[in-house]
Amino acid sequence: MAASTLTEVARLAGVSPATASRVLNGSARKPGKDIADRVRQAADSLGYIPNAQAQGLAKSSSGLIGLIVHDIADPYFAAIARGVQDAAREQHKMVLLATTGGGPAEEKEAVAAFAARRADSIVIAGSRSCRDEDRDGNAELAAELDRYCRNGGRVAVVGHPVVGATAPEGYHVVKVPNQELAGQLATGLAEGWDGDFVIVGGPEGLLTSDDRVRGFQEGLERAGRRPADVIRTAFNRSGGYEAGLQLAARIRAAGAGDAAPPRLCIFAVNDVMAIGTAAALRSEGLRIPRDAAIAGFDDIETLRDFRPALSTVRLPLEDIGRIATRSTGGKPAGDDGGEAEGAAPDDITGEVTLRRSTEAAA
Amino acid sequence: MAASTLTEVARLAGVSPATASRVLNGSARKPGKDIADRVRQAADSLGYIPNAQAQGLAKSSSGLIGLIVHDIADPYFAAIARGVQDAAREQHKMVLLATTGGGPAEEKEAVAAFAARRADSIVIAGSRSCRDEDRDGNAELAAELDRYCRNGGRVAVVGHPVVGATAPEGYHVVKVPNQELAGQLATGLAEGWDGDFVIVGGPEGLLTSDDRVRGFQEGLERAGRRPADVIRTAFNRSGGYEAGLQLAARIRAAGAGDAAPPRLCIFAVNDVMAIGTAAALRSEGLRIPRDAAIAGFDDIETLRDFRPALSTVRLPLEDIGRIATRSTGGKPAGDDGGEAEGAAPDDITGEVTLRRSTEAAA
DNA sequence: GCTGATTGGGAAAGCGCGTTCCCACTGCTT
DNA sequence: AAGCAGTGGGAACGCGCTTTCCCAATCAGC
Repeated sequence: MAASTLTEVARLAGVSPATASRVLNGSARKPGKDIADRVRQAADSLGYIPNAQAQGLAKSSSGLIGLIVHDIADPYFAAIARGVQDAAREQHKMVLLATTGGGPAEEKEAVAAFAARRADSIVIAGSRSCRDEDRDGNAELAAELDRYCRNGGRVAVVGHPVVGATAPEGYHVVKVPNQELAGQLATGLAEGWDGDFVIVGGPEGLLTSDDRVRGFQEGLERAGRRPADVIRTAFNRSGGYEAGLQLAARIRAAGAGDAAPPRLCIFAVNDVMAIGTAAALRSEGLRIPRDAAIAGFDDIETLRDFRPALSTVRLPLEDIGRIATRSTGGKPAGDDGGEAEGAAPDDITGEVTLRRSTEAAA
Repeated sequence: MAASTLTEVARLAGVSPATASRVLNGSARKPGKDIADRVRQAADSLGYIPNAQAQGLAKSSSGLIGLIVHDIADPYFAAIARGVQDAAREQHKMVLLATTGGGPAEEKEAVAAFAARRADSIVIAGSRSCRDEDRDGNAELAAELDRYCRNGGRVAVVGHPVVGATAPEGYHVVKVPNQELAGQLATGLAEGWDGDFVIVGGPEGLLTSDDRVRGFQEGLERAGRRPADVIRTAFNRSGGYEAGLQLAARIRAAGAGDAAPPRLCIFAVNDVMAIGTAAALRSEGLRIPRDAAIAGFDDIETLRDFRPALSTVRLPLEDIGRIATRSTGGKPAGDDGGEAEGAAPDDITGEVTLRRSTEAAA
């Protein structure tokens, strides 16, 4: 990637590089009209494109935003990415994408890579984990982020703070009321359902999943229901599918006693898992909501046409991405005393959405 | 974004920047073991992270791959993005994401931005358009790409060449046999369906859509069927939905005459549209496949649990992204005479997948 | 023991641009 | 007419790193 340089343009226009720079970028000093025209003409006759790397070097700011997701093909992350993308455009920045598969160790790599590219800010979208096996990774990630922030970088994390992070300057957490919403979902469901509840959750230690599980249990308790069994499985479609197979067996077994088969209401901690669970139940010949009700979480757009329509909690995913990104867009960190700056109460809020998949009428 | 510099590391280690550079990066010259250790230790005691921008400037290569999609939240693009991401990792590069909404004008902006960042290569994933209104945009895009390639950039386009592009050095098209596969789908469907066919297509001039429409018609002809009506609508879920409403009315009207209501087989040119169409039919009280059969294209992963299972054509989306990216990864363009280099016959192939949604048995 | 070939390190010149500092000039005031 | 602020342009330095070139020291070979 070579291209014509500012110096070449300047030479062609018969001015100094300094002048050329002043006219081709928003400098405080505006050269005279005639000279400006000459430079501009020279520039596009040469097809001049400023070298952003050089500009970045000189101005020490790259115009880059780093986005870290577990998997860009997961519609949850894709939706957030859209919001990030959108906000980045507002800020006239480009987004740099890193897919990590979920491990904090890989996330640390990504942060380091972003730091190397001198990204102005970093948005971390994936769920945090506090599993034992991730402890070292988390510590390293926290250290890396800390260093990044100390160097003036801004970071926004969706959901929970990075485990072990010390909330340095420029570090921002966009809180998502997973627990509260899951509670509301539970009470909502409890109103129309007298059977038992089961939760299909992600691996223990995945904070997003844990929050939703906890919130749901609390909601059940508030509604005077007994706590739900929790099945732990992978935080994706196939995890949901496996849980579904287990549940199908359980339902079958219960039904075999030819007492009134106790109908189950299943809460899968995200929509994708819910779909997997539903698929498994169906493959075992069970019907939803006749034989079991099922609810998810997120309200993934692509899944809204699923039938029976999935009860879930709508999360403004795109807004979350947008807000997270904006929260990093303020003045460069350590600017002045305005500590409260950027502390806008990013009021993420969701909405329990009850649909066909949990209707009591079988 | 400041950070400690190579010079600081060198000073701490008591060596020259040149030496520090040699040990901290894969240079041809390996400094002595003891000195290397000293430098390395100094480096991580300072938390040194090389400045990729400066490196890029010096080496004139940025380690960046630009990816252009219409909408990252569309599962089609998200899947391709995953493949691109994957291949980028193989090449130790990062991906820069641009979402354009589909217009060539915006795509041109994106290319320019990538060029400014001196991206090593660019992957364009969105469908090309040859609508009149896009002619100017296409021309500009082609010019921009051409310039980019002349400067040594490599570009890969998924599907069709950019309209008007002159196939410069370093320009690569990953062909997708849309037409052929749509033809196979048509003949496959024709075997089990005696009713009429209708196509729900994107706007005329969207090349991907046009190919699929054309291929499907050809397939029908080969099967001795009369050509299908074509409804033109938006290339997304809501376009499909609107077409679905139209079709529902048509079906209703036909059924009203209480002659045997002629069952329709609908081919929507992509899965997302198909889902939209199905949703509309359902909202009008029609059942699939009882009242109408429906097929899509792409075999989007997230949609595979849709019921009735959608007949479609499986496309290896992730591979497509991977292959496109790899095709740009060879030696820098203009390297030597190996013209055929990178011309590996990226044999993208799909598979017709007939499922429940087009079963004749109602 | 001396010359010629290596080796291993440093000095310095860029890479392309932003920016500060300086200078020549104009237009005004006292 | 001299003094002044104000304007518009250029020279030069620095951003952080790579790489070429050069030099001192070591080693082999006669």
